[in-house]
Amino acid sequence: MRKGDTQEIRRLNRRAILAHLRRGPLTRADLSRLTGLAKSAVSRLVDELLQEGLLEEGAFTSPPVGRPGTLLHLRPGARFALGAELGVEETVLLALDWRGEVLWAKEWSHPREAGPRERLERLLQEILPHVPGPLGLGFTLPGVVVEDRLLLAPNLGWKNLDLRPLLSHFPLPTALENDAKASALSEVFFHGEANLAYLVLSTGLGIGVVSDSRILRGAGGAAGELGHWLGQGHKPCACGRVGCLETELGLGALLEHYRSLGGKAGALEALLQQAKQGEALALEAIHHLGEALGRFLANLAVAYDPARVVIGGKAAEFFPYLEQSLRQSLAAHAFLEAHRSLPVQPSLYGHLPRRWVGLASFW
Amino acid sequence: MRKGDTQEIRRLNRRAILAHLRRGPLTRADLSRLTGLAKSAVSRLVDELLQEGLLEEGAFTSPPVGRPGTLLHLRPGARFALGAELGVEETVLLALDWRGEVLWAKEWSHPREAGPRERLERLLQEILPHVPGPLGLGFTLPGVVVEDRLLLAPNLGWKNLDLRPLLSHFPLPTALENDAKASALSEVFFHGEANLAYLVLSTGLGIGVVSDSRILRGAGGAAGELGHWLGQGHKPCACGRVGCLETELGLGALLEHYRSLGGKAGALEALLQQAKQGEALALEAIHHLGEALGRFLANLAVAYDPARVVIGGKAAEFFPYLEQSLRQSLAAHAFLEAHRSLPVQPSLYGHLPRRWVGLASFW
DNA sequence: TTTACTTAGTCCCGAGAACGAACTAAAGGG
DNA sequence: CCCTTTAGTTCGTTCTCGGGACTAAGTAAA
Repeated sequence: MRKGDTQEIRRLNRRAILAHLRRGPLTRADLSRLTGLAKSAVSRLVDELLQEGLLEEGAFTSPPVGRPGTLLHLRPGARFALGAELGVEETVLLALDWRGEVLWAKEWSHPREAGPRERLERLLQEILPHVPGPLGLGFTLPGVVVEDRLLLAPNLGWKNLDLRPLLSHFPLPTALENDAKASALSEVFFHGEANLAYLVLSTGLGIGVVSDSRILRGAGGAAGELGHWLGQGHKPCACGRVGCLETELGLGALLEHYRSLGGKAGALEALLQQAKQGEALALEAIHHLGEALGRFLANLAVAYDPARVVIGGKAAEFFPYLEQSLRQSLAAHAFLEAHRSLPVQPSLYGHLPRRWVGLASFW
Repeated sequence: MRKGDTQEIRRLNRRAILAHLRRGPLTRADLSRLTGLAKSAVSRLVDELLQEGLLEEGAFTSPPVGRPGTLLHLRPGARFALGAELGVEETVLLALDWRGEVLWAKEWSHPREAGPRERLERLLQEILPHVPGPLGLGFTLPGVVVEDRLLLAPNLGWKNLDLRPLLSHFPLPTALENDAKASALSEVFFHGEANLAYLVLSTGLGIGVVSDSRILRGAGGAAGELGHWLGQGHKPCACGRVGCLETELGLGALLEHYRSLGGKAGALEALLQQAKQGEALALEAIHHLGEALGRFLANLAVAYDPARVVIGGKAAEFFPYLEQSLRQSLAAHAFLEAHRSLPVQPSLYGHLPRRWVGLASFW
């Protein structure tokens, strides 16, 4: 149970102020109204934040009547952190400032079968020139994570790894998180979404669920692993079982289906190009996936009832071609009226994951 | 955002103390250790609670060395509330004290097709003699509820009802909640479970999910409605769609399957009697359901990753006969090692629902 | 019996946070 | 020039907890 001592309150209120300012400049009076804090309390906290260089005063408002207010905004670059995505094929490292702007990014692939040790050592080399500076480094990977231990990452082929010894070599605070959960957390952090499901759909499928502004973890960190919900399929899954939804909805199945229709593509990228050129077989295969996804989203809606769904991972690039069949299928299969028009959108940031794990915890 | 003023802290700490005492008598020193509060703070709060008659001092501890402590416990009956379950077939009304003891209970059935107005008016008549006294009255029903409005209850045949006008006639605070969520909340309240899934399985199937000590609601209150996850079945569901899991896992399907095997039973109760007498067909039908449920629980585990699963509703009575096949099937289908031995237990309270909705909010 | 030690619980004061009222600041309108 | 309105500050009040000094009540050993 929380201690609730008075410092804790101050920290909470500081955070509340910063959270509001992350969505745009506001005056002290605005903040007082938004947070419910007394004007005096806001003044004190803002003074402190100005002093620390986290905030800046900017332009004045010009209300129809009354004294103009002073707009406050976050000082750009005052805080930033690193995010590292350990994907199946490559590693992406990026720096984000606290408004969610990408300061820089770097990406590299690695030898097949590279283990966690090699991959983290390479990463360590990459970040050393940037340290000190960042508040911390957040790692994401497609697997079940609990307290800096990796339980299982079928698509990486990793299992039961305690990463704490490796992480301790990094000369800055680190945080480890599942990729979908990290993505969902970023949406909360940068856009204040309170009920959201973030799909990371590439080879695998993972869901990051935010409910009531909190990430859903469950007891062992496996909540949201709907990619491993057992459907009725018969294909073997990387996890060793048979019929996981990810074998039907994953992009591997898309490629396979395309080929079974007679299409020729060595990789997903080629299939995407075909779709962009309007090739009928490619569009058919993608529509087929869209239908399955729409039905899946109807199920997702009864499981978590999000207010919005974001589709990330490689599938985001296919979204324009998926969209129509997906929405139709979702509307046709929805349980509640409200789910028919559930907002679904692709992740906005292209292939750059905007995953800033644990940033809040670095503050 | 929360105001975080100083009174709020006191309330939180009071609650923390009461929550600990709900699980057994403790000394002030114990409470200080458990809550992390200073001894002095505990003393002050306990004094206040004693003054209000919520607590009583009891026996002394006799430690091997040192001064004995004074055990504190909740004063029985000091607080109680009413819970009303609006089931498909009948209404149950009960009074629970804050330790979760059932003070009294009453149950009645109602004419087929009775609407919400009739059912609530009958209930109002029943509770009038007990008012004032209870802290409040919590309603539960098998449907999607959001802010005292009922969106959809397929098995009741109700839809889009704003119950606030009816509830306002009740001369005490009321709270409305989905039955599975209410059950799950009761587990949290009385046993302090932090990660739990509570299945209400009778005709329908609903899940109450508690993650990190908070109930999972989603944006529109429909989170956990896995009974309406679309599987591969072809049976029509009360919700108007086809293939919902509830058509496979609901007890209606059990009865049907039993009959298709050649068994004779007019109702579930008869089937249960057959099972108690060891009739082979009945046991076979139940095992079959157990297998399906085990597979479902493996899926539930990837969706929510609970630390414990409680099976309530009518299915609780079938649990002894379900248990073995359910556990085997769960172990066979589990995604993570940890899920293989996921604790599953029947609801402890027989047919009496221990649902004390909104009790916490009544304090 | 006395003393040392241990744990339980009380009392009181100080620190920190927010609140709210009174105040100053800076505009527009008549 | 004054009135009204809104922004923001200052200061005194109130409330909470924490922590140290203290008392209370037991066991163990000298």
